[in-house]
Amino acid sequence: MSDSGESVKRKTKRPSAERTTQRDPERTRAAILEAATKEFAENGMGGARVDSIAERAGTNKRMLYHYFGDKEQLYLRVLEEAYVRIRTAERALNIGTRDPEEGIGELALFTWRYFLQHPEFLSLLGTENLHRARWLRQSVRLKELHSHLIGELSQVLEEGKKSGVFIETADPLHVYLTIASLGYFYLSNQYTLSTIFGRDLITPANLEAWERHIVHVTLASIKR
Amino acid sequence: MSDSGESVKRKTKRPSAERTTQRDPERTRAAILEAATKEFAENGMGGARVDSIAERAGTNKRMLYHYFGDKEQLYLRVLEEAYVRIRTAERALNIGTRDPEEGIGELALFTWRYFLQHPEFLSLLGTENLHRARWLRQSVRLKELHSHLIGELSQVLEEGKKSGVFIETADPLHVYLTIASLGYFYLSNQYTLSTIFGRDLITPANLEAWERHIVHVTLASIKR
DNA sequence: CAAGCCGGTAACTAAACAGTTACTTGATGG
DNA sequence: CCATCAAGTAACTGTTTAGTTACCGGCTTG
Repeated sequence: MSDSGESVKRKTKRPSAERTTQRDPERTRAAILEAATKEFAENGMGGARVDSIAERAGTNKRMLYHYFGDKEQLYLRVLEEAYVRIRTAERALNIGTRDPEEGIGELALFTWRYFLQHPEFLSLLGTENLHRARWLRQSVRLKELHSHLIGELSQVLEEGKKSGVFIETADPLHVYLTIASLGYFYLSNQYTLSTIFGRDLITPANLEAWERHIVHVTLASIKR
Repeated sequence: MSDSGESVKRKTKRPSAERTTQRDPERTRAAILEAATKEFAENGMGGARVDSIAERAGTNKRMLYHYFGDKEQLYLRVLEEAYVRIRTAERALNIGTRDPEEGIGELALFTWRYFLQHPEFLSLLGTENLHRARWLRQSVRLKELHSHLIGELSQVLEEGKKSGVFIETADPLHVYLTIASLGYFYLSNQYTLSTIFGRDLITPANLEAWERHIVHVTLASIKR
């Protein structure tokens, strides 16, 4: 894929006039993916409209089918990309090498803030689970993406147990699920919750309170 | 609504042959509601098919539109009924009058087990939140249904604070959201979670472990 | 400068869908 | 035994939708 002096195409590569609203495959592809992410997040798999995606992307259905095959393949691509993005950002935390209590706290904060800034990711998860992971199961790319997270979590928990700050029964998967639960539910269910309890959960003050609550609960559940 | 000897209709009320697959409005209505609950839970609002609901109910579209108006009104009815059912069962716990620690533990257990036995309720919540509570917001019946829960929770938390078992900062809404988060996320996201972590979360052993975890986390977060 | 390829457009098609209408059946009451 | 009315059926309609096809135009290359 690297342009290693090959004669395939683009010798003169559009010398001046960097963008004259001309054709640009990469740009179109990326625009479709971004538009599809929004459309699927807002309307789910059943509710998303292919025409609407094409329009949001500033292109048309022909290109969408050209690049992605059909609606289902496009959806899977959107989902895979969303997972890759969060796991990549998470990896940069390097919680494995930190002080145990600080490491867990940082993971909780990161997860909460990522969820808060990427509501489309939560939506996509919800949609995919409504369909019992029908599309994610077919994905070959994602299996190994997640073992790294559990590995680092195990590492930091073990260290905490050795130094006596964490209880012996603390389990890496349970800790991650606890952190994710508290963030996911609050945000993804904010609309019904705000309605039934008559209290707007998304005000800055309430968000900050819940952030502190997540860190507090996570640490309280594993500290000796 | 009670049959107080009124002369409206059904004087002889079908004396023998209790059901000859004849007409029965109540039965048809209930069948449609039950079928709709399943269809909406499995496919969401956008994915649910009116024809499919009619077929599942053993009737046809004409009756569905006759009793419920249109698809949206039927959906709202399904959602309202689901909320009424969980809040009614919850009320029977009477946590307000119990020993504080036991009361909170019982609420956590009840919520977890109710979610486990009523996956369609979780699905409906997910669907409704995807649409930002568009239909629930229109409901007039549900506003007061939830103040009771928070009231009883406040009561039991206050008592726990007085007797010194709970910390002063424990907040009723936060406690409920913690319990609901841990149950909801584990179950509603079980499909993607099982896939990415390569571990079946729904085995009896894993379910029991998570049940114990929920009670542990909830109490650890508010105990002094 | 001619051939053809590739990014892109727009109109089309077959199927699926929500909602409607015209009709059937059977119980009741005069 | 006939008129009425409500429960229920089934075929129909207009619209929306995923996916396709016929075509355009400019760039690259021989």
